[in-house]
Parts: sequence; structure tokens; C-alpha cells
Amino acid sequence: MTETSSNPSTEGGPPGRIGIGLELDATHLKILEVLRENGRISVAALAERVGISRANAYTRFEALRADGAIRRFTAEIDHTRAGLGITALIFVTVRQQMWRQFRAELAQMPEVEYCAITTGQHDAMIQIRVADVAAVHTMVTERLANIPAVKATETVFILDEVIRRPYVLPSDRGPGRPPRRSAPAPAQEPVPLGKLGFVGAAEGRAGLGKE
Amino acid sequence: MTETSSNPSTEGGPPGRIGIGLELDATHLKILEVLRENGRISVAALAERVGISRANAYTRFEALRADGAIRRFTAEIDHTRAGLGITALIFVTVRQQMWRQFRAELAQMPEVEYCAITTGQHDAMIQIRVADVAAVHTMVTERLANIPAVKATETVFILDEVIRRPYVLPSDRGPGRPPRRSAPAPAQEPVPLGKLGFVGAAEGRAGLGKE
DNA sequence: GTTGAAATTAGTACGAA
DNA sequence: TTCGTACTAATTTCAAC
Repeated sequence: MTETSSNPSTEGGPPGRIGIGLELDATHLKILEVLRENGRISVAALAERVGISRANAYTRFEALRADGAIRRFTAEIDHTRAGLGITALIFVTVRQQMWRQFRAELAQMPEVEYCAITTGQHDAMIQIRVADVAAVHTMVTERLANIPAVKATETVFILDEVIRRPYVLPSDRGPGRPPRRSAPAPAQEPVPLGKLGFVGAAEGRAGLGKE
Repeated sequence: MTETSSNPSTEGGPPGRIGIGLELDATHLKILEVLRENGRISVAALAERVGISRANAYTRFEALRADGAIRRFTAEIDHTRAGLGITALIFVTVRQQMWRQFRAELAQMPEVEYCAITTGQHDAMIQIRVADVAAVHTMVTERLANIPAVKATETVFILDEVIRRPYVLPSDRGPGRPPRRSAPAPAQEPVPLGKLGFVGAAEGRAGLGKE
């Protein structure tokens, strides 16, 4: 169960621990690559595509699952075909020390696909999928605004989703070499970078974890 | 293949088309519900859980796949165990009429898990997963800043992901009744709602689709 | 749209390298 | 640890109702 493989491929990052459980070697990553594209592939076919025996594939597959590296298997759907063609982001400012309530209320809202606590100007970002723009308005003004924990909101619409990957892996960078850009502008810095995150995040943000 | 089912359950939305293909009835939605939690379930077991016959399940399963309602099957992993424990959002302002280049450059970046074009103050939001905070800095200052299409960036870190669903469905609201809130505050509006999206989005945003 | 049986494939358990 | 094979169980397909 506890592997002690050579682990040669996880490229030139810091040699520190990458988690508490299983150490992922190149084969594990390859399995995750295949599973990302086809989560319903049989373990037999998986073994073939990765280049290992079936028995080995079963062992590693089960290890990844048991260790929690693979959380679960799921599908990817076309939201418009499900009748939820409108996607919006809602940035929320949360009243301090009301995080518990905020989380509880949020769990009651089925249209929320994603919610993350962030640094920066706002405290949380919510992504919702609804049928029409009116539903966004309803969601924000009638459901979110009625939560005492919500101090302020700001909404933007998503016009297009350019990239949507189930997950990224260290091996996506290729084993070692950094991916080259097509615009080889070497030494200049013409871009205002804005602040890098921690603005306004210092105020009373103690109990974030699960509060 | 083209279904003509009664479709009674998609609740009180507008009766208009919800897509170009297949009309999803209550059974289709139930299938998607099961598949969301267990994407590797056998069609036989799926049939049992949905309460339909095997053959029916196979037909509908294939129809959903062929129609594109189900895009693909995939896995959900623990990013920290994959060595990418840092998640950040980068809001990008894109120089007008350089969208094509922006998209092309972005496709070259394996650490980008998600990218959406948005209304509002910025033009795009990028979500990245990397090994450490230094990698975020490198990503923003050396890779993004060198793209001519990128005019400005603003970065925030994700401290916690509270909700992360593969997708949401109209049936999550329950068949008909709106989900009740626990805080029954009826008629008040104490929350500053900010602007609702379209701020600053009107400037030269013609060719967004694929440009 | 359903049930039941045949053919195929998947998953498990073993021994050997 | 990994591989290869044989065994068992399940799934998918195809037929008729």
C-alpha cells in the first residue's frame, strides 16, 4: 500500500512532500491522464494504454482510489442542453464571523456549482448555472441578499468558457522541460500586474478553515 | 433517436427549447444525477437505481452521449495529492482584437484548469493549479505578462473550495417547488448589490465567440 | 418499453519471475 | 513489486414478448 518507488519523473519541483498519502510516480500520473479523458474506461484497457499489466493496473487503480487521490468518477455535461444555459459569477463580501451561516445557506442553493473562499477585494466567489438572466437577478437580489452574512455582492456574466479541464497534472508540463511560448519576448515587463492577492484579506480572517 | 416524450417535469421555466437536440425528461435528469455521483456505474446498475429497464437505460444512456448532453466521463482528483496544492484566480484585461492570440497562448499553458470570458471590470478569469505560491508569481509575471494580448492582470488566491459540483441540474431544485431558505426575512433589501455585470463590458466586445 | 437468455467482457485469485 | 494465466462473476447484446 505504501509505495517506495523511485519516483524519478515528478520533475524539478521542490523535493518536499506532495501530500500525506501515496507518492505518485510517473505511472500513476499516466493513469490519471487516461482517466481524465475517459473515466469509464475498463481497467483492462487502461492497463494497455498505460503500458502495464492488468494486475498492476488493478492494484494502482485501487490504491489511487483508496488513498483519496481519485475522489470519484463523474460525467461532464452540456449545461445548455440541461436547460441551464446562463452562467454567472457572484463575488461576495461576507460579514465577519458569519462564515458558518454563509456556508450553511450556500449549501441550500442547488444552482451553485462552485464556491471558493478567496483573498483580495471580495471574500468568496460563487459560480451559478441558471436557465435565464432573470434567474441570476432573482438569485442575487432575493436569495443571496437575504442572507445576513452577505454584506455585498458583485455579479458578472460568463460569456464563453474557453478552457475547462477536469484537472491539471504536474505531468502536463511534460517530464522536465517547461513548455515554450510562441511569442519569445525575453526581457521586458510592460504589464501592470495589479496587486497580487493579499489586498484587503488581512482584516479579521482568522477562522476560515471550517469555522 | 429523436425522442417525443411528454417532458412534464422540467418545471415552470419558459416552455421554449432548451437546446437543439434531445429533450430531457425526468428520467434523463435522474440518469444524470446518478452519473454525477458515480460515473463508472454499470448501465445495469444505473437502470436499477433510476427505476427503468436495462434496455431502456442503454437506449437513453447512448442517446445522451450521442446527443452531446453528456460530453464525456472523467475523474475528480485531490489536487494536493497530485502535488498542485495552490489554486489561484487571475483576472485578465485583454487588449482588444487580440483575443485570438490570447486564446492560443492560453491553450499552451497546462496549469490552467479553467478560463472564462466575463463581463465586468476584467475580460477573462483564469484558474490555475500549481505546486507553490512562487509558481503563481512566475506564471503571472513571466508567462502571462509576456503575452502582448494581456494588458493587465489581477491575482487572488483560493483559500478553500467550499462547494465543487461537477454540474448542476434543473431537477436539483426538486420537481417544481422552490427550495426554502432557513432565514425567512420577507421584505427588505439591506444589501448593496453592486453593479450587475455589464459594467465596462460594452467597449469593443464584438468578436467574442471564436473571433 | 420490458423481460429473459447467450456471448462477451470485466474483475479476482493465484503462482512465477 | 510486477506479470501472466486461469477462474468466477458480472455486464452488454440480442432476441422475443
